[in-house]
Amino acid sequence: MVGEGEKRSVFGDQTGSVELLWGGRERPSRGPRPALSLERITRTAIALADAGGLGAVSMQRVAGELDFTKMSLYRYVPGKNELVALMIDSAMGEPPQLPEGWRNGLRAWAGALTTVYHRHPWLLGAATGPRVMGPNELGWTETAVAALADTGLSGGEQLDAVVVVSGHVRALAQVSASMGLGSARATEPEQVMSAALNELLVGRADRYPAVAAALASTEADAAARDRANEFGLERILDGLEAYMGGSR
Amino acid sequence: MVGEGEKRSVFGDQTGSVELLWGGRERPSRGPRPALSLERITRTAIALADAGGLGAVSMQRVAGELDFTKMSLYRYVPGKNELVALMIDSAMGEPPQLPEGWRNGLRAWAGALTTVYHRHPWLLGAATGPRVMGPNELGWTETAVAALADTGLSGGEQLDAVVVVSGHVRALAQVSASMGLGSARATEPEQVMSAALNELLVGRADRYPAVAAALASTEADAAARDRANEFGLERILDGLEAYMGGSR
DNA sequence: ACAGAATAGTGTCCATCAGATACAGTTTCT
DNA sequence: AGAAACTGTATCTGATGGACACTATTCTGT
Repeated sequence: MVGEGEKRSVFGDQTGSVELLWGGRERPSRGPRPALSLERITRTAIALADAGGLGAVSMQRVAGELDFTKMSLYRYVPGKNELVALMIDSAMGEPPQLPEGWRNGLRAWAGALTTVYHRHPWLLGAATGPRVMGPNELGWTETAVAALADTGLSGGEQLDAVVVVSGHVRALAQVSASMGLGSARATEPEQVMSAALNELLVGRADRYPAVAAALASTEADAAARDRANEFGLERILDGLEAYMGGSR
Repeated sequence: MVGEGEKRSVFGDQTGSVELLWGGRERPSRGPRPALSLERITRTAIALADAGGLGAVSMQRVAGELDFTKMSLYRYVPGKNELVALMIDSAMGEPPQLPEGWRNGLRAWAGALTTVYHRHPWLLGAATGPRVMGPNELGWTETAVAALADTGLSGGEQLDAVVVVSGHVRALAQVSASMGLGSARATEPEQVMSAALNELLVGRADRYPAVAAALASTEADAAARDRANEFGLERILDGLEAYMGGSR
């Protein structure tokens, strides 16, 4: 199960996440010293996810990796949803330093985000459904919005622009992960997958002529595939720039 | 478990999906008549997911809803992953008819896709990880690419443009689902959630000044929030149009 | 110094999940 | 008529997330 069980009370569940992600968490004065730490647990869980996807992260396995029992983890984390929330925020890491200028800034921001998704592909599947943003995630948003602060965009437009760029990075990372276009991980399996898509199409070019034609023209143009990652982002930035009036 | 278990053999798993989604599936001549059908199973599973999210879909429950045993479903579907693949393609439905002109076309396409995501929010979480596209999903891609066929974009660029637009719709639907901005479903829970984000920010405006400022200016401008759904898409279309030369 | 309270980790238990396998009943082809 | 192929069922396994009771540890108030 991944997270959207029907027992989630829409907010009661999130309370734990909010406290864990944002709360002070001072150690109580009485009682034995904790032998574990939130950070160690989170790190271990991330390592498991990096190696085998989100499905490889279970309380048992995380605990086993740390030589503890499963239930001991629940002294640190109220439940698995909260652990995943911690994993997400920790895997995001600190937002990058951006260069001057909103356009260069957003470009660098998108690149850094792409790197994160490549390093932790499970993030693509984890960050789904209603969630509470953690400090790092909000920090990423902050740096991106800050890059747009002096562009004349309204506050809402700034937020929308960030949603557009991050959505694009995410979409591209998804395609990259499932079809192996331009991904450093594009080893055999993904290429087989892309081949399978082609295989689906060859007998059906009549039903999907536009896609077939587009794919065919892509195959011949290896250089274009290298630019694929940039194309969409540059169009988005163009659109934003035009909207600002092109002056900045 | 949702799908990224480490036992997935990268393609062996997908074979079943390919056959189910694309294969002919003629009924064998001998043996009892099947009392169920793929379509009925899929429909039931979608209804469960619509009502309670993907987590509410288990083989047990689907079977129970149909008054059959869990294992009987495996006569129709090789596994849960394949069922989810069927659900996705079925929930997508037939692609929409688009109006003339690539820009109007893509706008309508994005709107239709948004409607689908609103109707089946679980799609946002289901369509993650390496998957095989079904006929309907590929059909959606086909209509979008077809709308761009006469724009002068290369095949690769057409595909990239579609990825951009669909990624944006997806990103927006996600925000919409988790923050309730402009969503028809924006009832109490999501508003509470948005309020919670604000609440997080009020004490921390020093750490996230740009986001705080942007959010503050948004609150005052209810009209802007209604335009939020359009803003990003129009910027993307602007960017594409500029790249084409603005002539068409 | 000492008793009680709060805490940490453990062991046991439960419902649920996806799926394997063996089997009984049904239909059709030879 | 009989074998072959198929459908739905019953039973079982191993794993999951989590509840709960229990022991061991550590600090606080006396």
